[in-house]
Amino acid sequence: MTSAAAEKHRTRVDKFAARQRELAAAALVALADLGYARTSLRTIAEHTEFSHGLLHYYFADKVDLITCSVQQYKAACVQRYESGIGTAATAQEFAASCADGLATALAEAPTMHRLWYDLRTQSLFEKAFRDDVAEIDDSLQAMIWRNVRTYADLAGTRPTCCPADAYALFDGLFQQALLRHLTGSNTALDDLRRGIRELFPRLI
Amino acid sequence: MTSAAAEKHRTRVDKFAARQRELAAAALVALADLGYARTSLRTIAEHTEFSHGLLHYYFADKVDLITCSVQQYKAACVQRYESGIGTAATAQEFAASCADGLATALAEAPTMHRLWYDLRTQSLFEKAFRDDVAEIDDSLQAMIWRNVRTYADLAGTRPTCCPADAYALFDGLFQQALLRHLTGSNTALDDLRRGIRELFPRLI
DNA sequence: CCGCCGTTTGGACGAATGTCAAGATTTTCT
DNA sequence: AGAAAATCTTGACATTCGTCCAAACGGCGG
Repeated sequence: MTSAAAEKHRTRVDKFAARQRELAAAALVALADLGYARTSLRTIAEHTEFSHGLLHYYFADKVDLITCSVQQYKAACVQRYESGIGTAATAQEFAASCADGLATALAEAPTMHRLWYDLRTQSLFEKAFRDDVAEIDDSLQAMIWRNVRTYADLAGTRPTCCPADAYALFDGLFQQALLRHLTGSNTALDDLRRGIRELFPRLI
Repeated sequence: MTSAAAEKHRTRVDKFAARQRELAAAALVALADLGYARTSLRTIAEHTEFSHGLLHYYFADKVDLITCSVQQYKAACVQRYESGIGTAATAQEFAASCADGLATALAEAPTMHRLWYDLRTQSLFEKAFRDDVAEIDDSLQAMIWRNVRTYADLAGTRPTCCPADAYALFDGLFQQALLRHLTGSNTALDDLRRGIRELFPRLI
């Protein structure tokens, strides 16, 4: 194949992949809005400028579309969390910085986090989502563990729990805060910040 | 109204309520099996010895049926947790007893707990479930808080966290253990026990 | 300008859904 | 036993769902 032909082909698949991403993004918006149980392909299509038939041109079926959406969500998630926490001098400062980060994440996109918990639960019923969800969970756990280790380093000691438990505890606080935030509590964000700040010293 | 008539009427409503409970119980089995998103009225009816039309004789609509099921689930939940923990002499013993209790609860009915998390997430999308779910959440939080206080008493000190945070942390461990248990991990139960035992001392 | 090929539309399909009502059946009361 | 009330079945309804397909559109090379 000539390089020109290769380039041509690449731009074609790029365009195809770009539209796939565009449609997956629209699917995420719809899912975050309505939840998995109430989101149909036609509803997703209404969140785009295209008709519902197009979805089957870019995705094999509904599961494929949602799987791709979840993978895309994961990419955005990880990328956001990689752009980590600002430098902090003391352990307390670091804990407060993490607490602010999590609270801000919750405040900025509560429905997206609601969708995450929805999809994670759905993965317990639909095996098709299980692998992607597990991958996201692992990267979230790694993110939390990095923070716990950094906090312990700043405090001059070591964590007293395993990464899985640390993630479970943080996630418990986050999910409860999300529940309260979405049901109208206006202290949920502050409570989350305080809860996270107080959690760090419990783990070393 | 004569007392005979009153009795007659009572037996009638009792029978009505009894069948309602029977159908709600079948609905719970179906929901635990398939999850909210995949459970239809006809599927629920297949879990009973009756036809699908009967569901509309005992329940106004689908939301009413599921709401009643959730309320019934709550009643069973609370009753189970009220029959609490055996007496323990030391704080460590008590923590171990609680850890065993939670791990046993998870092991005995994992799909029911999966359903609980499904319904709790659905309540963030469907306002109709919100109140019942919040009630269950409150009673679970109260159950956890009783245990944390008992542990602190046995240790001769006081909890250093609020009830909401204690519940969130326990729930985080439990949910993560459920995820792993249902996806095939055979260390999930032991990990949960250890995680709970280690969590108690972190909270005082 | 034509024809090709990737893209997009819009409608059609069968299946499944929640809901309802009319009739059959069973229970209860007199 | 017979009437009345309850319980239950059955089939139908309008929608909505995922999926598929024939046709139309649009840009680009020949």
